[in-house]
Amino acid sequence: MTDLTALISQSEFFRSLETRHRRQLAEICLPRPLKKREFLFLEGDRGMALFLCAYGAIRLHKQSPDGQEVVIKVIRPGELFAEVILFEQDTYPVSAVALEASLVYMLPKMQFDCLLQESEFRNDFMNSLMKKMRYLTEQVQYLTAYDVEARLFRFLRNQYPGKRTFKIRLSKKDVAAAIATTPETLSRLLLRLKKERKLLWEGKQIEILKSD
Amino acid sequence: MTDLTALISQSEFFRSLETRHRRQLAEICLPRPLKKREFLFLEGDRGMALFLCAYGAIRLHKQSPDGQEVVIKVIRPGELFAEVILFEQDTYPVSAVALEASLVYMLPKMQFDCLLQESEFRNDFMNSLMKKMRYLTEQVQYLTAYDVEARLFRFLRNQYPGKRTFKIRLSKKDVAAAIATTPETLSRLLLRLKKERKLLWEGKQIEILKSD
DNA sequence: AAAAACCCTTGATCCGAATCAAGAAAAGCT
DNA sequence: AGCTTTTCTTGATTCGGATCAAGGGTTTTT
Repeated sequence: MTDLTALISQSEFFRSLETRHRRQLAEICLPRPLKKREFLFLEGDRGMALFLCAYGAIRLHKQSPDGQEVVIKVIRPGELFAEVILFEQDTYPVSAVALEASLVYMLPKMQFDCLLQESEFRNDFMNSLMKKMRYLTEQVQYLTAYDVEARLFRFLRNQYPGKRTFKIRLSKKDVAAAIATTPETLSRLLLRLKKERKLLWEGKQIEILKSD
Repeated sequence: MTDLTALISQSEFFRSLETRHRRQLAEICLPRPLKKREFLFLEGDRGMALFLCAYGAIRLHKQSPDGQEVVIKVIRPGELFAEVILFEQDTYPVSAVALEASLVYMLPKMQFDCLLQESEFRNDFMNSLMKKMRYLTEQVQYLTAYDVEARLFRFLRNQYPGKRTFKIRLSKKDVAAAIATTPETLSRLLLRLKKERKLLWEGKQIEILKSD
């Protein structure tokens, strides 16, 4: 349980909560470990809970008719997701799958609803929602107006904020999907970025040299 | 004022509100007529209000470094927009411009905030937010996995729900931008769709014959 | 009514990235 | 460890749609 309160304290969303609210939140959290490639829910499933990512990485994606998987967002530790089922429809608009061994906490809808009665709590929740709206808006822009290189750098910036060097646990295949391209194109891009001394990706280690 | 209450009543968002709430809402609305091509706000502006579209069409878009305008959404009558400034940051993440002579109602942040105290009102508001999240999610999917033809049909479906034939007041240029393509490509697409007896766009009149 | 500005169309060309293919390397399994 | 499966890379080819260019049509302005 110390784990959980620690997580909640560092989670962007909950950081600003009063201690009392944090404790309340911790009480309704149910841990749900996920193996690599395990699905948490599928697009279209009826949902009775939203989730908080403790560690690992969860991919949210939509399936297109021809079987293509469109990644909407890769969720990182501290992020809340699937809030969308709280109101309006109760079906998930995306599928959620763990990209590595992960732990998420499940927050049952009904109980979360109660917490939303508190105006301070609610405000923080709304903040996190608006942030996601801004993210999606920017995502639309990137997909329309930026090339694969720019999308890669944005992805790395978002996933590892402020770091110039770090180790990545996602496969290149998964990164390619996350930036809406193919493994082939990413592979060629990385070769070029290495030559141009912009980015180095050796094994699990990434070093950003110049991202414009 | 009868206009306004009528609008609010038919607005998807407010339809379900109690009469009392509708009246309250009507009281804080300030009409703001817009000429064609007039800007309501710019990306980055500090915002003290959100808006409800009464008639016309408002384009929300982002400007990319090379000057390219990426359309995020075209707002139709009855839709609420710019809710994002209510929480977190108070700057608009997009620019808003009227694509035709339009009327919007301005809802000052502070006063709207008060209305949100009411749980029923708040619930409806949250619903409209979640709907927009689902829209943006789908938009990401369409930009990634669907071609221009599919994006055109989706756009028409969204803007003129349930109609097989209708008249459009947007220029082809604006429609092209809304589906993230160029006028040239749209022009060629329309020629093909006509040959294939899928869609007819003559003057201001559109007829959808077969949209798969 | 003339001029200017913008919109729309059609053609030619170009380009970024997808697809197809196949071998090499790495990871997972028994 | 050895086998299998998946991932990664590199090459050749293709493709959807952007760009460039130019003529004709419409609005808007004066």
